[in-house]
Amino acid sequence: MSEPQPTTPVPEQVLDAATRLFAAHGYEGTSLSAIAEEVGIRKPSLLYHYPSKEELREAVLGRLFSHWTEVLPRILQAATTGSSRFEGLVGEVVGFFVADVDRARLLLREMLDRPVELQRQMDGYLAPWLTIIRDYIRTGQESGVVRADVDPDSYIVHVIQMIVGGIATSNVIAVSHPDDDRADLERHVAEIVRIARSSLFIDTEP
Amino acid sequence: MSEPQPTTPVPEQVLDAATRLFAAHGYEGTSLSAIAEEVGIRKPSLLYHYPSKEELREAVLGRLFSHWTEVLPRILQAATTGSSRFEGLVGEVVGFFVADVDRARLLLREMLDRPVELQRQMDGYLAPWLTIIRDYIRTGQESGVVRADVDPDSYIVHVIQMIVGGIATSNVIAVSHPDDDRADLERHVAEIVRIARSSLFIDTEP
DNA sequence: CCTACCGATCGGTAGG
DNA sequence: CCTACCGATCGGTAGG
Repeated sequence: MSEPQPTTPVPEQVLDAATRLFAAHGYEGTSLSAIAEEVGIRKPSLLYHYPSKEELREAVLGRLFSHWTEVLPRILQAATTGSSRFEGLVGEVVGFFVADVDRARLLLREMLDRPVELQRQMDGYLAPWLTIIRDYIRTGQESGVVRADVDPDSYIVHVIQMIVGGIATSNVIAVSHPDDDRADLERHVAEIVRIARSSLFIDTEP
Repeated sequence: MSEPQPTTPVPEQVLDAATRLFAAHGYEGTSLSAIAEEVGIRKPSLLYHYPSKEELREAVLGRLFSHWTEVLPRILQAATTGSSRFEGLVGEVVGFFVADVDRARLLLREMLDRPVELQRQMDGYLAPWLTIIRDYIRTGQESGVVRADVDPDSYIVHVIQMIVGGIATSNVIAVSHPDDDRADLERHVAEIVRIARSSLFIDTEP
């Protein structure tokens, strides 16, 4: 009856369960009892670790954002050349959300539920990185490898939107392998990357 | 104390209020009392027109979809040439959601909250139209105006995703005119259309 | 980590 | 279209 040796700490189990349920049913659609039940404890015990539902929400989002700000610097400095930096960056963003589609769903829900608060948080976390990417696109425009009519700020935002939205709703937009979600997701990702690339760079061999 | 002459019928007022509130706070985050209050009636009166919350939801989505299936045939038959048909189609999709951003938010929420049911509905409503567009892209590939590496089914889905997502979350992704939402939205729309076009057609003059 | 309990609010019904 | 009311469930607290 004993559990396997390295037992996950309860607060982390709560965070995992809350992430899954918030992503699937939304914040308002998820009760504390439902989260507690999934962990195997009672609601008051859950409230000992996270003193309110609102603080649990912040903990869930905090983990998502911190993971993100931790991994972003590494990617931006990794690749150096223009097109390989593009591939690396897009690949990493896609990889982050494909590794756990709940990340994309959670972010999309937050955009709908709390636009003002999210925008303020994003400004703090992401603004410096977006500036770097924008300058990188502008440099590409001056050297002639990037299309002149690209609107850098708007382009970045919509490519991210397309990635996050496409992965979050990948179960709705299935198109080829109704029995094989994995292969369908990879096909979608490939087309997303193609759209992002071909709408950014000037065709070298037409 | 009397209301202005052509009073909107109460059931329609309920539908309007429910659309706004479902879009802003989600289905679970909206109470029947809140909808009734916005209309100026009591909850039991609302339940006379729509006998349950679930049936109200279906009515809200039904109106959205019917408006859509009503307008789609017209656009598809309007334009004839390749690139003007593209502009017309994309413009109409964008126009439909820009005219009322709640339409985009409602659809995005439904994708997250009820993926299975929505996919079934979309299959019925939209499948024939998607087939037409897909064949049109394939014809373009054979005649050499459309890029050979486009994955038609996946392309359509992601362009729609980008449009719906971009408009639904336009208040989060503001980038230029924090004081002028309208101008910002138009700028976003222009870049969305550019991304869709340049990733579909082969550049004629490089 | 639990049982027991709180007031508030939920969707929905009775009855007029 | 209303008042009055139903059982169920919500987030959260007391107390151990």
